[in-house]
Amino acid sequence: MSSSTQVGIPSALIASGKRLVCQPGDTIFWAGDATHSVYFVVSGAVRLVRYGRAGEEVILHEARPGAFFAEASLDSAHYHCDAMAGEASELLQFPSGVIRQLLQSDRAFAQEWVALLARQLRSARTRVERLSLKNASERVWHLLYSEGRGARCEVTVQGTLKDLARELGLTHETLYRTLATMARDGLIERQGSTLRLTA
Amino acid sequence: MSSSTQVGIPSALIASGKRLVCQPGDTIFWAGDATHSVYFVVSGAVRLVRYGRAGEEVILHEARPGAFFAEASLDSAHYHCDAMAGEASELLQFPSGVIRQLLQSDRAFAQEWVALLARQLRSARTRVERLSLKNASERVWHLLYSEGRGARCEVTVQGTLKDLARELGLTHETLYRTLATMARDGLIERQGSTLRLTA
DNA sequence: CGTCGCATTGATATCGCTCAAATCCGGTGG
DNA sequence: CCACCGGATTTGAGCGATATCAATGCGACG
Repeated sequence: MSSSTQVGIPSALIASGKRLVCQPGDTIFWAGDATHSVYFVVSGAVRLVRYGRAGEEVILHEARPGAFFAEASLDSAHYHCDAMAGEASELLQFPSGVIRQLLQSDRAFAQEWVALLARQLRSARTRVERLSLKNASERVWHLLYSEGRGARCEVTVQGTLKDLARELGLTHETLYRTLATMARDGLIERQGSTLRLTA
Repeated sequence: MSSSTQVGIPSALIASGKRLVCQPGDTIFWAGDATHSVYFVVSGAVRLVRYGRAGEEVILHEARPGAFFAEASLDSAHYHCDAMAGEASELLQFPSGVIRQLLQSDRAFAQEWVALLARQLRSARTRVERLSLKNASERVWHLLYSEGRGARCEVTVQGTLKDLARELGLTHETLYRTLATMARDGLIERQGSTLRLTA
C-alpha cells in the first residue's frame, strides 16, 4: 500500500524466520485464530480483510514486499481479520514469542519496532483521511498527492485497478470512470498502470 | 475515539510532564511545525485534523481523556496535521527527547509504548473498515458493534452528533436521518446521546 | 480455442449531499 | 425574569454522484 511502511528485517530476527510460499487465494490465518506469528512479505502481496454484513470484502490493509503484517496482533490473543495472499507470495513467519522476547531483550530491535508501528499508524491515518473525502476524484488526487513520488506525484499501481478501487472505497466502475474523466480534464496523466498529476 | 486506546501514564514519564490548559479552538500545534512534544489528554478532547481542498475539516483522530496523541510523530521531524482542542481541555506535554530516551533506557516503558502504538493501529484500521462501508446505517451499526459495551453494544456519544457525523464521514443531516430511520425500523434504540442495538 | 477475470462503457436507481427552514436549548445580558 | 443569540438538532425538497446491473472487448492461461 504505502512504501513508507517498508523496512528491512531487523538482523536479530533473521534466524527465526520460517519461509512460507503461498498461492493466490491461500489463507494465512483466519479471524479468531489464536495469534502465533508475525509475518514479513518477501514477494507478492497479502491482504488483511474483514467482511461486511452483505458479505463484501473490506480491505483493512495490504502488505507489500518489504512490510510486516499482523504486527498489531502481538499483544492480542486472537487475530481480528483474515489474511489472504492476493497473488503468489513468499513470506517469512516469525513466532510471536520470539518477537516479544526480542522486544524485551534487544533495545535496538525495540526501537526499530516502535518506528515500524509509528509508520504503519501514520499510514493508516492517511488512509482514514483519504476515505473521509466525499468524492472519487479527490480520493484519487489524495492518493497521488500523499503516496506519489517526485514532483509530479507519480504512482505505479500495484495489482489491478479493481484492487485499487476497493482500497479507495469505490466500486471499480466508478474508479475507471473517474480516472477517465480526470485524464480527459487534464488533471492527471495515465500511462498503463502509472498515474501522475499534470504539472 | 476509542476507549481501547486509553492507558495510564507510564510512571517513568510523570516527572517530565508539563501541564497545559486549553480553551475550545486553541491550537496545540500546526502541520509542518518541528516536532517537539508528545501529549496526554487529562480532560477535554483534542482533534487531529487536516483540511481537504475545499477547506473542509477532516478529523484524523480524536484524543479523549486517558489517551496520548502525536505519539506517531516521535520519529518524524514535523507534525503532519493540526492539533486543536475541541473543548476546554487539560493536557500534559512531554518532550519528545525524554520519550526517545526512555524508549532506549527503560524496557518496561518501551513495552508499554509498543502496546500503545499497537492499540492505536488497530483502532485506526477499525476506522478504515468503517469508512469503507458504503452506506450510512452500516457505518452506524459498525460503530456500535465494534465500540459498543455490553451485549447490546451500548455507546454513549462523546461530544455532539455533528462531531460523530464527521467521524463517520457523513454530513450531520444524513446522520440524524439515519439514526431516526434505524430507530423507527427497530434496529437501534436511542436515549439522548446513548445508542444501542435492539436485542 | 475456450474460459476466466480485468477493463471499459452504458443505463438506471438510489443514497447521501446541498440548500433551506423551523425548533430547541443553554448561555448571556438587560 | 425575559429577550436574545448562537449552535445543535431536526425535517423537507431536489439534485447529483456513486452504486448497481448489464454488456462487450481483451489478454492470459490452460
